[in-house]
Amino acid sequence: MPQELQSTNQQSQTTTVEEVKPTTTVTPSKNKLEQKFNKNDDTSKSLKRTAPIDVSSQGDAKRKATQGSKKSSEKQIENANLKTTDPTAIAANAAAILSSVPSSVAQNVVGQSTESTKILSNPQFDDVLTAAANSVNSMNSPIAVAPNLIPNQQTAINDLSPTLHSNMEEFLNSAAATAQAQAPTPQPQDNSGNKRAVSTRNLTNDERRQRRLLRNRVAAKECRRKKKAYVADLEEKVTRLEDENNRLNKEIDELNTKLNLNGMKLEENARLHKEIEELKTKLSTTQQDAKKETRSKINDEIEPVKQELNAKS
DNA sequence: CAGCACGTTCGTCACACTCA
DNA sequence: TGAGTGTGACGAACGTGCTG
Repeated sequence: MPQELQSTNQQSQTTTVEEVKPTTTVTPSKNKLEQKFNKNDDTSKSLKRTAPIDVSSQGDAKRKATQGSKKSSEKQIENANLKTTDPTAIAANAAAILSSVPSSVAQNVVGQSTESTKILSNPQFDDVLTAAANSVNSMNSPIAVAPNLIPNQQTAINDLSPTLHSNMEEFLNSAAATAQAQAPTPQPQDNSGNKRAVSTRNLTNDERRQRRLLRNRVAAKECRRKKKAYVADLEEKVTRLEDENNRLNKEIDELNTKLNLNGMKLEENARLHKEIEELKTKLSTTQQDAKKETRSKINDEIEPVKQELNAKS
């Protein structure tokens, strides 16, 4: 592995590399995004890598004192910014710069669409990155594939930050110039059989590891982006449902108010009906009493007349 | 202003899972 | 079945705000 590449990846130097897979218990398949993001699986916690050897014992204060205050990504870019036409340095630039490029941008560079994985499985990408880093002195430098990237570079680099923009532009132009100067014979692509197997067939373990780390780096970025979007989507749903809940609660209150109002009216109605019935009863009684009294009075008036008539006759 | 606590970002590892 | 992917977990590095 070229020293330039190693120098662009400080963290890999500070980490113990142990590819030994421990025995594990198989957890149930959790394939869907929701399941994965919601799971609380600690079964692998105890199986993680061992602690880094050197820097980890120092603590933040000491690290700050010895390493300054720049972001690791900025350091990578600085290391990569060699401003040279040396193919080895260009390859180092390529690895450092592309490792810092957002996956969405990298997709544009290679002209692929939705998934970042496509760019990584693209033989051109592999050639530019890893083969260039390891075969730069050969006459068939894989940097020669870089011109294939050029038609799409403007679209891609337009999205970059100013620093990254200039680095990417410089890399692509340098790679194109180098490729033209060397005028390589195009390497036929072996597309038969297993593409995955073909792409790494002739690589050393270290080369495969570097490729894997790079791909995983990009994949991790993409994964975090997706998770961020997923969480944002959930938060939006929560906000929307809370609003809906508030609206429905308000509607319930309004309906209850109306119901209570109607209840009051019903009570008043019943009371008035009862009052009418009482008044009717009262009226009927009064009328009957009046009749009796009238009859009594009439009888009282008629009786003397009757007696007088009887006496005359 | 140094030191600390806490939060964020990133690279890496491990592992379940998929694919050719 | 080996190679490759997606993602949780973890540590390192760094930023930020607070405090004495």
